[in-house]
Amino acid sequence: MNRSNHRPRLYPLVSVDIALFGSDEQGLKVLLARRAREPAVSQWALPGGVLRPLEDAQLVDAARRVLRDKLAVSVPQIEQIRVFSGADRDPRGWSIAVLFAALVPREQVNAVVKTQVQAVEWFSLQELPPMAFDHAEQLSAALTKLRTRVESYVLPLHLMPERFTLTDLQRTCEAILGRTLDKSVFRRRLKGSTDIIELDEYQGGAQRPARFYRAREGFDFTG
Amino acid sequence: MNRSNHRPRLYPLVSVDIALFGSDEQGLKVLLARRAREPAVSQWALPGGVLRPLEDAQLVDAARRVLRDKLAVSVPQIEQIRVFSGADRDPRGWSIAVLFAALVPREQVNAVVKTQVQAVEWFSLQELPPMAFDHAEQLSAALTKLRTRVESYVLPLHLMPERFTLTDLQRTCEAILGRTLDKSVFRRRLKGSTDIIELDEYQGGAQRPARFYRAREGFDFTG
DNA sequence: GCAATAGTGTCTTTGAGACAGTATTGA
DNA sequence: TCAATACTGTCTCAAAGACACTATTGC
Repeated sequence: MNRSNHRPRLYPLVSVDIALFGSDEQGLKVLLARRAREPAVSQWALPGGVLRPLEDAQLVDAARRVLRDKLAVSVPQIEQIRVFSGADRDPRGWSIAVLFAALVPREQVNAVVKTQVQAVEWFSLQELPPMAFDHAEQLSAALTKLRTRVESYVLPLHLMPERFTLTDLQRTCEAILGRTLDKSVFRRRLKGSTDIIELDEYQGGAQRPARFYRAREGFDFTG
Repeated sequence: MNRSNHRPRLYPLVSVDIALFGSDEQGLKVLLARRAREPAVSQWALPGGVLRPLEDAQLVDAARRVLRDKLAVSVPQIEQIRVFSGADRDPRGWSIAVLFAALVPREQVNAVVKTQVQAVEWFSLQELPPMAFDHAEQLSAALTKLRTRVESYVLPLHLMPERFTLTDLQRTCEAILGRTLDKSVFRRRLKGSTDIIELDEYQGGAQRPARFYRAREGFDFTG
């Protein structure tokens, strides 16, 4: 390690990690990146980066910068989950990792992978690889928060494409929660919601057409 | 500022702040300290301190150290609330403040004040003074989380004395939520709870004696 | 007896859950 | 017509809310 990169022991390493969730026909997925550098080189990890106080106005801006520069993706909302800290979680020494979570709509899921220089990959929650540092615990914390939201019927609209059917939405919620939901109950609760807007467009197919909906402008999942 | 205290611009100032809640007959209170040093000297602020990586194994240990050294109080549980960050929130430059919250039982409320060298004081939520930095926002974030917990019937047992009556407990919950609760509903929900233990002791007075309860050993408010 | 507080019973309303039923398309 | 999926209706049950009622003490 050369001298200019040397970090005094009195200052912790501050970085941000991002649990980026997407969804496709197979269900909920999370984006992992294969680490290109030491430490933990070539291991899978949540995408992240070191804070740059001269560039980032806030920690969340560091998260946005990582998403933009490393993954070429922009998300409407980023949520702070929690902080992980300590002398042992990173071999470089005392460190702080602030975990953020975000949801990307289906259209952008493929964009992320393609524009990438590093090796990044979407993983099903059922088939997660071993992960570097404490990232397994981090992912678990992000998932718990996501599930708690959906459980209390905050809709994961940022995972949905621009237009979607109620069945699509239900499948997504089911993928997040890991259990099936009753169609009638699901729709009954949605009746009172102002977060989704009924469109006069219908999805074709070999059966009864389903009505399309869209998210209300300015919908806030992180609320 | 002397050279040995100089912090390179590339490393943010990392500190912990603590929202310490207590309760008495007048309701819920929060502990504020009058700042003894620049910046914001003599302004009211949440108690806090700068991280010491050589002493603190984790951020939460920094919070514990502040409670112990500055306030001479020990609490069973400390909960991480969220992180506040940015170049402008503290005049010393780019900073990170990790906010923690804790509840102290009634017996310790006076202990905190008395053993104190600094000026510290319990404030009612209705009579909060202007606060330094972004501490008003921090307190608001901690309160929101506390209320959400109590709303979903996680009992604030760490605020209660060793023995308490159900009416005491209800008053405390009401003080936190800022609204009255129905006695019958409150007690009905408590029937199913394993978190409080019925005692065979009763509170005297000029009316029907009330049964005492105590918290279950190992009860976890932060869940 | 009365005042004061502790504690219970009960009616109504709300919403979750389960599940059967109807509706609309293409083939 | 049938298969397939969209959508609705309805019954049951559990819990919330409101509020009246009974219980036990000191005076």
